[in-house]
Amino acid sequence: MTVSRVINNTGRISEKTRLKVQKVMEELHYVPNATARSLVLQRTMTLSLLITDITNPFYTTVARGAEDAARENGYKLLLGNSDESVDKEREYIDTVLSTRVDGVLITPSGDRSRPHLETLARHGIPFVILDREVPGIACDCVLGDSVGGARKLVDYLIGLGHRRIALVNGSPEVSTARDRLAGYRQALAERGIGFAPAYVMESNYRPQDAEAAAERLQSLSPSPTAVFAANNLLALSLLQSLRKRGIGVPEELSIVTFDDFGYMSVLDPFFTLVAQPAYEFGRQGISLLIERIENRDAPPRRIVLPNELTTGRSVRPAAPSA
Amino acid sequence: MTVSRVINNTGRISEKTRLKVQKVMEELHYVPNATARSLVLQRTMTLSLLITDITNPFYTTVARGAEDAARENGYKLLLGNSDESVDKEREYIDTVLSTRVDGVLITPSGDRSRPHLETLARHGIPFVILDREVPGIACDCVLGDSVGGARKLVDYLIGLGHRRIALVNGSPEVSTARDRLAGYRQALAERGIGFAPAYVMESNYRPQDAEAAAERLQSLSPSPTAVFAANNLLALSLLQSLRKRGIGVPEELSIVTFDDFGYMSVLDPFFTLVAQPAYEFGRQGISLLIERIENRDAPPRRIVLPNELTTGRSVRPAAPSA
DNA sequence: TTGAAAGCGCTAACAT
DNA sequence: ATGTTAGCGCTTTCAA
Repeated sequence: MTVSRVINNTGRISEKTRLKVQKVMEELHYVPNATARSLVLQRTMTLSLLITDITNPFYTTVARGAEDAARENGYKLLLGNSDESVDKEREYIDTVLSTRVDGVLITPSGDRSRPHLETLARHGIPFVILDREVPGIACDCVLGDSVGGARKLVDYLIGLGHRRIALVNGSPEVSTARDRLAGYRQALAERGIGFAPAYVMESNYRPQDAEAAAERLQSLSPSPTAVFAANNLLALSLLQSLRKRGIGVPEELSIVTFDDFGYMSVLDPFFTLVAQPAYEFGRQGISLLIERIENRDAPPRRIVLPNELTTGRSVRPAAPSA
Repeated sequence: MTVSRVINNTGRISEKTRLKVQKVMEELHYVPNATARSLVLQRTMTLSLLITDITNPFYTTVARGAEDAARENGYKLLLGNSDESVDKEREYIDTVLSTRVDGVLITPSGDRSRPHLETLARHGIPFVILDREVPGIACDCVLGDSVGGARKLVDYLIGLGHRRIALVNGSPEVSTARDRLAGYRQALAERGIGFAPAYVMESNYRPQDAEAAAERLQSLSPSPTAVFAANNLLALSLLQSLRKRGIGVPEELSIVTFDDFGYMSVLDPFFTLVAQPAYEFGRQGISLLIERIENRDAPPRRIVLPNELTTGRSVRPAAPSA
């Protein structure tokens, strides 16, 4: 039909016909069918956002940035939650493949996401990695400076006299956890403090894992005077578990962590933490993705967003005797 | 092709052909095209979730519940953020229409959303309303008990001796704001406390509006001893603004509010508030929607979810002299 | 049990 | 400036 031409505002059309068509469309409440359009155009104008927990203030803000950027560019956003689970992630990747989204912005659950990303690549679906790198995958990514952030935190603790600093980390399957460990070790080494493997515990970045960490923390001897929890929700749950066990924070144990708590941080900056620009993670992730969709041959880009130390009441100087 | 039959596991097929087809599908990395499927089936297996702020812990949790329920039922979820703006909402409704989603779960920006909902109805797109009612629209909805919740809060304050209680409300365009005002008035009336219109201020449910409210609050004479902020983020911003002005909370002014703060509430229950089961809002909203999709003639259902008073440090008893 | 034909609503390419 | 044809990848219907 000529109708297609007026909808897409393409080709030559007399003003008269255009108006007539528009009038009829109004009357009929006609709405173009995006599905049919997608089928012939081979693009859906849909992007998919796969994060590990929509309930975490960090990813929430990421989602906000992603949604804003997607809409501004005429894209729809499909939401997925992987829960740090490779299996859920795979299910979602399958959905994404058959849905024929134009691109995927993904926070991989970990290194084992590699096959998923390779699947996307094999099917020619552009993707951008958010927050975590996956070894063996060269692609666009938006990352934070986990090594640097961890160093800042640990160095800050050391500056306050802490020497026995524990690390409650995420899984070594996840690049940010490895980087935070690396930063932790660097900071210790620079100040000539020995690295004690017993002071490092792994979890799964999920709040549910905090209880076990608290127990191990309590059993350590000599007790640490401070602990670096690798992310915000982990820190929160850890704090709860510690208090439940009668361990005073920060009186007996100081805590520092990564990522803020959105609105709550503003009101009550309890935690000393390294904050990352979550909104920009989302926004720039989508930007990279759209540019990638438009130019598949450009070299991969890697954006590293800065972080910033914010002090709160969760830390107090170590007792001189300690 | 026979292929369709094996994919959909429909019709009679010899085991031999089925296996052969499956093998070839594997080799070719074949993935069915959902777009083409949608075009002929006239359903996309996609639901749309439109909320007012993905960054608000309440809606975040709603989104989580919605995502879980959608996935469990084989549906994809399209995410939209209206920012309490009728215009953004209309844009999103347009998208939704052309996308041919199977249904919409929406938190209307307010009463002016009515035309949007009528548009959906006219186009035969099932929708379920979340959290807020819209006069003149009869449809499935999942609501909280705003009247009852507000009564509980105000009654609690009165029980602690407060008599001059202000209300920083949302817009009267929004049903929950009207209901919270109604509950507030009921509680006052039952205790024989006069209603003072000057003690009620309207905002837009958005944190940005808190500053103005704080200013008016400060200018009131006699000063209120307590204030009921109609939602969580409003309460948070209000608290900030008040403290910035040197007004001590709860020393000089007690605050109560609606909806919790997700994880943060657990750690530090600062606010006395009425908590709603946000996850269930999302989950049941999607359930209603799917049932509606499957049976368009059933009578509309209205689910009212209970809320619960939680006390925190944001309230202290009124001075006896007050 | 399998195949062939038609059509979902659209756009690109080619007439007119 | 407008109309026609073909085809995107699938499912339905009907035929073999």
